[in-house]
Amino acid sequence: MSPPASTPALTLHDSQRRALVPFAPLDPNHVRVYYCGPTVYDLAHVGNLRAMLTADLLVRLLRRLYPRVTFVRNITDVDDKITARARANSETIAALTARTTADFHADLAAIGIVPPDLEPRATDNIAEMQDIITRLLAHGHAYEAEGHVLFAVQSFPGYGTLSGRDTDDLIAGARVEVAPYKRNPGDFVLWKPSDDTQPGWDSPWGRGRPGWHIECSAMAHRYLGESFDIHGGGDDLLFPHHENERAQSLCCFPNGTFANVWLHNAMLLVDGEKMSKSLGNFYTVRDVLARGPAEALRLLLMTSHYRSTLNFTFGGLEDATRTLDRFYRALETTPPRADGIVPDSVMSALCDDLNTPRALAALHALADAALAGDSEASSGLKASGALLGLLDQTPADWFRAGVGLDETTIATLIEERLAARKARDFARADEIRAALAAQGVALEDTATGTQWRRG
RNA sequence: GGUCCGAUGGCAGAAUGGUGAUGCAGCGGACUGCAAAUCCGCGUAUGUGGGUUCGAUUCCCGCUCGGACCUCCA
Repeated sequence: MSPPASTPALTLHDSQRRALVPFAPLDPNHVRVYYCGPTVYDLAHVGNLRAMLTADLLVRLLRRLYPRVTFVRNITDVDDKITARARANSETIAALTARTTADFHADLAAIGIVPPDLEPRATDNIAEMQDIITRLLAHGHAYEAEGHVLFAVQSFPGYGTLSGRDTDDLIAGARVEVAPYKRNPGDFVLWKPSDDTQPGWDSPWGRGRPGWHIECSAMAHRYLGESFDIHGGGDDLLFPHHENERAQSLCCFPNGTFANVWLHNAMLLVDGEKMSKSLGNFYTVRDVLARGPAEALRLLLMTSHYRSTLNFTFGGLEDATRTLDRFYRALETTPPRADGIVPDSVMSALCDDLNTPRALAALHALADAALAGDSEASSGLKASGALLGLLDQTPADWFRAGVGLDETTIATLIEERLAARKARDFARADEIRAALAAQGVALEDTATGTQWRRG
């Protein structure tokens, strides 16, 4: 028995420091993570999945390294896009957000993303938002103007530190009409007035609704405190969303540090361009699952490092499917024991800023060994798959999923072909094989008999 | 216009200041009635021009090209 694998140190890329840093939890007994969740007005697309999957892998790894992890991912259920979509659909906001949230959960479950420990909704945290706004006003970090409450970026010397830009850049680069009531072009809304057709809550500043950024400050504080370990999201959130969140939180809770480490994943591309709703070049999760196994989609998203852009193609989905074929073939050839351990080759790759491509290369080495009959390797492959959220099916389920023919019919035809082969009637044997292939069933003659799988 | 990131074989994609993983595809072979699966073997790459260095794909500068953010966005 080999000694227990030593635990490699976890290193993560911190956007704020723009460097790989050793991960040092504030409390090693309780690691706390916040991720920005979806605005629930439409089906998720595969690009949206990338941040969710990165968080999933991070949390799976953290749970292996630390005794307790609290992972919070919010649901944004108040937003002008939601209001507009509900109106366009002639449905209530509540119906739209409830349905979209359920769809979101189903899509994530399909690709094996574990739910967060807490999934607070923005509309359940209005009071916390108002509390933060009140404090920001009291400390001179915010001001009222024409029914709005705005954050004053110049009141916070650290503004721009996270995203690496200063307020002068923002003025120079402003491509949008600056509202005349803003003191500084970079100021952003904390609270805005609602008319009768818009959702609203009573507040000291009149009936209104929150700005976009304040909800995350409120929920992160409520559930994780003034200081916590990791805050993540897509790199398109770095500015302005995360910059503004950070500014609000640090000004409201100056004794805290807000997030210690900022994690940002790169975008998914389609034909070299960012996949996005506004460009219309997106595939929903359901579009993709109609064309390939969910597990292959999960694997595909791990073939590239989370900080590299990944060009999404259906060819890539097919490649991922073939890779899983080989992994499952290895598990089928040499069944794993239940007590396998994750080899150091996999752990060290993941601990190196979630280097999934390197981890997958290690899985290939394990699969090679398992195919050669190495039970230790097979068990390690299975255990590594469990850590990565892969290889949870039986090989039989994987190889036979989606076959329309019933097994009895297939077995009968296999027997008939076997008889033909014994009689050396290969024309008939090949005819049967071709007929099965036409219906998506592939045959493999092995030393122990003829096996079938989806073709 | 401002800020930032990237460019590795046909494709995907790691790594590294000193002979460039891994997978897919391709080619040859073994096995097979033929296939499939599996196994063995093979080929092909660091965008471009400089600089630092004994040595650069790696570090620095310019250029070209691509992408992201500056507006809702994972």
